[in-house]
Amino acid sequence: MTTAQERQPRADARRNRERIVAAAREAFAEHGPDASLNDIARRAGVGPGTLYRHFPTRPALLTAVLKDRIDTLCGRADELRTTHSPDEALAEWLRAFLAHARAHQGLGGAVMLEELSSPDTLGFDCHQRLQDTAHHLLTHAQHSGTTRPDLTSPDLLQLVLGIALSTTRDTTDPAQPDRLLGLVLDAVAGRVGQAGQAGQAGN
Amino acid sequence: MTTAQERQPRADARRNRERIVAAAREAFAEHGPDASLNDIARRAGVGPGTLYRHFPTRPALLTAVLKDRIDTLCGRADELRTTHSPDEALAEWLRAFLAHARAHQGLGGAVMLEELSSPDTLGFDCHQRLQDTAHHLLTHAQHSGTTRPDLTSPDLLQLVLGIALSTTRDTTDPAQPDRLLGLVLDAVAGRVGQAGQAGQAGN
DNA sequence: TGTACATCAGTGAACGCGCGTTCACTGATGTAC
DNA sequence: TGTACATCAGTGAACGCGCGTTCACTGATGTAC
Repeated sequence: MTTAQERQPRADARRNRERIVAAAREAFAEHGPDASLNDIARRAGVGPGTLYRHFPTRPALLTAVLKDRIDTLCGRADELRTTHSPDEALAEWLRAFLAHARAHQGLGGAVMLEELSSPDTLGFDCHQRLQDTAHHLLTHAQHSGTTRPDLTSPDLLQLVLGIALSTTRDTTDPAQPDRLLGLVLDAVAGRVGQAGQAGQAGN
Repeated sequence: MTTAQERQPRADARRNRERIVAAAREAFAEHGPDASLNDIARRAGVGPGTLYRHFPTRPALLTAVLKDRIDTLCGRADELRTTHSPDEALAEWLRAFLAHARAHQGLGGAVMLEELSSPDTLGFDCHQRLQDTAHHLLTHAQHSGTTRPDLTSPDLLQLVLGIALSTTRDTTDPAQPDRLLGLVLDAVAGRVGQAGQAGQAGN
């Protein structure tokens, strides 16, 4: 029984941890995954040492920030599977994935799709869970829908990630990301692209 | 006659300028567009002040590095127009563009597609020339080929740039960039994607 | 419930680092005679 | 062709900056009695 021997985490420790994650979420969204750790500590109203106590490495902090976002994304996939056709579920989920990746300026990219520094930590789980979710949606759409069968889920995610990476920071054409995703979806669904189908599913 | 009054540029100045551009090309390829300027000066065997004398800003240096690459790319477009069908010319040129953008780790992206700090300098020309080239190839393919008519050249370049951005640094799957471009080309050409068409044009 | 204490978390000044950038000085070279 | 000189380019130490990271010390809090 080691659990009984473990002390409860201290109240201020929990509070600070949450503050740091919240500040990191902001900072990563603003400045991308290279945001200054000192700045994050400052935003959180905390000494730099405190940040290091909770998150010894940058990937550890990135992972903490992404964890709940990824939970949400993967949960959304389950939901979509019951309410939409396989093709539409895939399309709609990719839309959500794109929005997520864009909001994190490729943090969603660099961290989620490429490996983290230590692949056997939480970071790997993030990567793997996203891939699994995409794989699940994709194979379903391929078996029961019109989605082209030669497509792999890593390719698909990489492509949508690319849209996110190339359109972050650019505010001149807010509708562009959706249009580009529409193009990709046309290719994915095997539709002959004559009319832009970007906004066809969901709302 | 102001030309007669202008002194010839000094020999060492020309030599150093070339050295700096060559070193910058290497450094940008290795570390992306944020490569250290001091490091570039060091590689060129030159003092930091010398680098600043030739290129007062980072974009100025970036532009100098990209200039001849972009000349090559745009020249290649003219060539392709005479030797290939409009659809194939577009596809083949996008392949070259992708290779270029990947080789520069999104330098080709960040600099070429987004605006530079001073849009009325050489940098703007780079951006504009690429867009013009893409526009020319695309409209030709739309009028005389099977390329979908609702596509715009900024969208197309942005999409291919995205592939470049999401696949730089990743060496685990060297064939992926070509596969992804193939997907995009399928969507662009209005092909129903049943078989991967990635390597169909050119070689 | 109240108190003493051991433990764990927070603090923030300080360090070393590499960066971008400057500038007083030195040196090379094109030009005029 | 040879030389003197004005001009322009190169040099590199130095500055200030913000970063990541550490660590000796202080303080808060959970726990046992």
